Amino acid sequence: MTSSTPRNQRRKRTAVIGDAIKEYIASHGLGPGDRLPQESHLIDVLDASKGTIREALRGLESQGLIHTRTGPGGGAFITEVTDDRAMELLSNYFFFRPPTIHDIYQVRKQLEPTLVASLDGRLDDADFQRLESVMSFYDHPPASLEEERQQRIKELEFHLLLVDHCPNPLLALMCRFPIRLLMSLTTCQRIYDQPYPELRRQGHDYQRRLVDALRRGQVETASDIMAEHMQAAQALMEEREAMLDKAFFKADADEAGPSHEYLALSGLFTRTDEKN
Amino acid sequence: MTSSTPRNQRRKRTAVIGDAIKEYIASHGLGPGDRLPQESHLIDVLDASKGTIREALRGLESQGLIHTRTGPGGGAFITEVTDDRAMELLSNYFFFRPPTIHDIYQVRKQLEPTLVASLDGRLDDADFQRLESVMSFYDHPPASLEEERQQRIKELEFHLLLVDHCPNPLLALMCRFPIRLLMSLTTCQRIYDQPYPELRRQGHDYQRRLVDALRRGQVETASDIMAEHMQAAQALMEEREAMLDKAFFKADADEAGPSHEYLALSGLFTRTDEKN
DNA sequence: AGATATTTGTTCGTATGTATT
DNA sequence: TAATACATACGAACAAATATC
Repeated sequence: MTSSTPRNQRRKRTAVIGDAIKEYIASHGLGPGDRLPQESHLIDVLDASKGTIREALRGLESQGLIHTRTGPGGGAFITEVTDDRAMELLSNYFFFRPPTIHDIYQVRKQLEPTLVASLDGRLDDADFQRLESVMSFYDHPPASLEEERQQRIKELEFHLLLVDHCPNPLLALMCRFPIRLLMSLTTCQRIYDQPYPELRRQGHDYQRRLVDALRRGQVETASDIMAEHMQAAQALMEEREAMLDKAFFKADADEAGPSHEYLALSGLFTRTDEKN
Repeated sequence: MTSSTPRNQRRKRTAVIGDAIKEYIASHGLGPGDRLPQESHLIDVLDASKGTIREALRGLESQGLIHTRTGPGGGAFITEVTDDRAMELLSNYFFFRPPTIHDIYQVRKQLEPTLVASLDGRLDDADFQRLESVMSFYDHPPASLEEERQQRIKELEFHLLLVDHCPNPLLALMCRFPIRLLMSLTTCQRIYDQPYPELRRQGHDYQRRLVDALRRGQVETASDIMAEHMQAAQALMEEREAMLDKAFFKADADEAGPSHEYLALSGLFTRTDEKN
């Protein structure tokens, strides 16, 4: 008579146990670095077999909530979800519904100027030098297609550097993700793999002015420059996208095949685990 | 080649297998609904034991990428990550660094006006009626604290309804998440659990004007109204937050205790699995 | 440096549950 | 109802990693 959970609807044992562990964390006020009870103990307390416990822990681990170590004093440790993991899990959401370039810039246009505004007084000389050092990768026309591709990536890294100093973690995440998307979207790869002199020149100009304004402490101006930068980049990217679409897509619009359009994530959709 | 991957550093077997399966999905062009090879087959091909395979699959399942069914024709099936799952995984990221009210509104202020603008012509009569039906929950002063709390939730649901019609999946996700955060943040619960007449009245007024503008097809105006709405709500919420902070926080600012501030996610930080 | 103890990681055999036919 | 195909779960054994002495 398990009326305690009315329509338990075949909840999976591992899911139940996973939740139990989460609850344990919350109710015991555990935080990053704290250790969970060891497997053998969990087997006892939760009355499940080793395999089941391990599956549940693996679920938590793949969500980035814990990591495990072997050896004495080892076990499962609570961790803060890292930026990278959050990006990866988010990209899964878009795996079968890749955003368009327009979608991405619609967000960037709104958020990155705000991001810049939030940087007020948070950059020191070393930070500015890092920014300029990245910019030096694309302050000149590329000598090869390979260099051109790298310049595009570096230009996006410039924006990631700014994000690193944002004091608002929510805003930071929401700025970071579209940038990472642009780095891995295959639609973009197609664009990046072709010469596009204006994109580099224009981008570098805006960023130059942006850094100068920030150096002078004029965040308002800097924010405006970022807005223009995004507006201009969107225009160039969409224009190019339209060109390539016309070139690549054959006249036949019917492609009911099973080949899904998750072109999206080449780089992001990988490694479930990483260091440590 | 930098020293990026000098030694593989004992990648976990389950992680390797998880990636192998992801790769399998991508390289075979599989999409939602398609079935993965069955356990026994994976055991063969990937040369791992049942337990290891199962742990890897559980990892993918907890990321929302697959779900499994028993019985003949059963197995692991690829699924699109649902909105709810994405929200849950995202909330994990903020579990130990809950955003402040200011953080949240900084984002909402930028995105929700854009959201409204993207709704151009996408709402029909039934949609407007749904919006108004939600608004009817808070078109009058509350009779009890309980009703007051529910009014706050309903007011947020109004915004979620708008999000449902956004054609930009990236923007939609980024609008939805802050709203869900407000629903579950304990800081907000504290605010919601106290009488706050202006919050309701003001919110209802803005939304009334917003719907009217949308009905007339004036998305520009509607977008502006949303911007004002967010601005005003932010002011009220932050004012209240400051009041409560002053009331609750004792004079001692030192609290190096292990009691973590993941007050954040009361409702979100639950269920690893759900229907089916 | 080497031995040992501790704890997770992996495998196998077996039994049970569940959905299809 | 029975047979079948598949995931789910258990338990025991052994392997590998790592901290400590």
